[in-house]
Amino acid sequence: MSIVSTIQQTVISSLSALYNQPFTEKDFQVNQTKPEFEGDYTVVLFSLVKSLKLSPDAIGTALGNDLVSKNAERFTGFNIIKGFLNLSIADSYWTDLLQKNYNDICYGKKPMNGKKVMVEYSSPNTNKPLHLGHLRNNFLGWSVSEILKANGYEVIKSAIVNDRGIHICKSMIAWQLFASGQTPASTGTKGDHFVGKYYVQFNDEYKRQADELIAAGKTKEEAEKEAPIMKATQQMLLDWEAGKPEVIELWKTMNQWVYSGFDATYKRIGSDFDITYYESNTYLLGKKIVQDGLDKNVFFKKEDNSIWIDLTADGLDEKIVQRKDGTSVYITQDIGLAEQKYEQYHIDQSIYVIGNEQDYHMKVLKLICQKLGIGNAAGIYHLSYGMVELTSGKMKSREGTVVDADDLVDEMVATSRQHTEELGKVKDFTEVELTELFDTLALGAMKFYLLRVDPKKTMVFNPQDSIDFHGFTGPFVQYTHARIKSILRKAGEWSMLNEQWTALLPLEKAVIVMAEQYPNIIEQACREHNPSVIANYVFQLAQTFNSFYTEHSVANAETEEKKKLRLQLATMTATILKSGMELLGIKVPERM
RNA sequence: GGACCGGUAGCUCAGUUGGAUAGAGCAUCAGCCUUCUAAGCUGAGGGUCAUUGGUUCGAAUCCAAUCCGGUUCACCA
Repeated sequence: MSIVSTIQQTVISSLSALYNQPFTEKDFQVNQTKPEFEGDYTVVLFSLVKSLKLSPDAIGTALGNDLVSKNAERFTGFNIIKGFLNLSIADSYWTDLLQKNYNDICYGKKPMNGKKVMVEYSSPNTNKPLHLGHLRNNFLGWSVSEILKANGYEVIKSAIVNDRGIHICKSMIAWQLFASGQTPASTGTKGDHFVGKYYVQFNDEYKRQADELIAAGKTKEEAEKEAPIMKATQQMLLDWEAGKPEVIELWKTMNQWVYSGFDATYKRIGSDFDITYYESNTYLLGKKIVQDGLDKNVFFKKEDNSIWIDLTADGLDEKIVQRKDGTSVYITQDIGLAEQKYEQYHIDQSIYVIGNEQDYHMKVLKLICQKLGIGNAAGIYHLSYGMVELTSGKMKSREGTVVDADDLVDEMVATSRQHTEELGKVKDFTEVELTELFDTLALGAMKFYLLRVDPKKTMVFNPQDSIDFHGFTGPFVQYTHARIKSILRKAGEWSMLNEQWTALLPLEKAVIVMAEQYPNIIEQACREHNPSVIANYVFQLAQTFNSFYTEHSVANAETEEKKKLRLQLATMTATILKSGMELLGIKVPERM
């Protein structure tokens, strides 16, 4: 039990005894005491004033005396300032906590709870390479999965690949027109970038043709409809759906190029999936469900034979689920896939890591699934995240202002190499070790940078800040870990007896107090589906340790007991830093 | 226009179910390496928490209105 819960329970029983009436945790607040006051934790008394009809001071004095007299081994003293009861916690509480947990690599994590969660993330298109936005998505999806696991869930990571549709045909058409048979292999280009190039080329050519038609007197709308390259693309989509062999063949070939490119990127950034769904397999899935929905009167048919759901009672509009020609729309396949996920895995929760521009769509999807009674539809959760903007404004693929994922990784690796060489601390590393270190630092910096912000918020990507390795960054935390490891290596073997600790110094206590909060932090991150909670915590812990580190020596501690205490302190800090960073998908080096 | 999200230091962000003098990092300035890794530490300056009103012992936090920014409201995906 956490110290806060412990205090809450103790206060509740004290209050009940003193005032002869029941209390709950909601009747008062327990906060950490502000540094300028004496004490460790504070009970806020104001909320009790009304029901007890006593002054805050009177309540505080009675409560403080009762707590200290009945729990002398836990509370060593109290003071009351303006309605705040500041409690001092016995050092033995902190040293016991340290002794019990300092070497536990599972500290803060929960045992399996028998629940299954699917986390869907990444969801790329096969017509362009991954960019900065995908990175936020991937890092979030991975991290949330790890956080769920730490909270006892079994996690299935999934991706849905958007591999069909008119946009895919665009790059295919452009390749036919302009590539003259070139391939990724023949040009030495990464497959996804190769295909992405033709997608861009399509848009250029399309715009050129449309402009030409407009110049010839057509309206913009007519021109966009009649441009030959667009007509060819639409024909190709029809051919694809009809299964025309040469179109299917080209589609498979080009998708394969993209997949090999994606695989390389995923491998590099440390992302993977337990199951990958392809839209070409799922896009017809929802049709049977539409029929079921009609039978159950969840859906209704209009005169033109299109099928709809009426969500006006839920504050939304009517939504189409099948066109009048009988073909399915975007949301239909999502319903189908949602059901398939439940049937395949019997999951309790289904988390979708998707940008906030789909908030409305996901709301509708969840509602429809609930009305249809699909699986555990109440467990559908849209982890909605904000866009990544550049300091110069939004990323626009058509204007070439996207930040490419591969380029960014390369740049970060180069930066970490440069920083490391300037510092010259790892001159004895082999080339293999160096490469691994640069990757660890580069990805650490990137992941931390993208995960330290609340997911739901739109964030700004500042290239200068992102390559900074000082302050609130991944490398800062990695550095703190490496530094601790260095101390521990030099300390060699040491054993713990039942030590009699002398009084804790403020900076020693500060570190343990931070460490005590880790289990709560893991829980909070899970509850809020929010990795930034971990990032902020891990940074603060590292910062607290660093303050301790510069003030007090471990190796040359005042006494042998102090040395052991500090070795434990250092061990526990390193363990939590490693564990917390792992929840963010970030590795920590032993040396750097 | 309706719905949803946001507005906190020059910049990027924290800020628990309302609690004490609103916090970090970057940037700026001033200090700290003969001692465990200075990718570090200590300190200073920097705020009308968008605005106005309300709720109360107490509001960045809750309510209402207004202003500004974003997203969405397709028989596109």
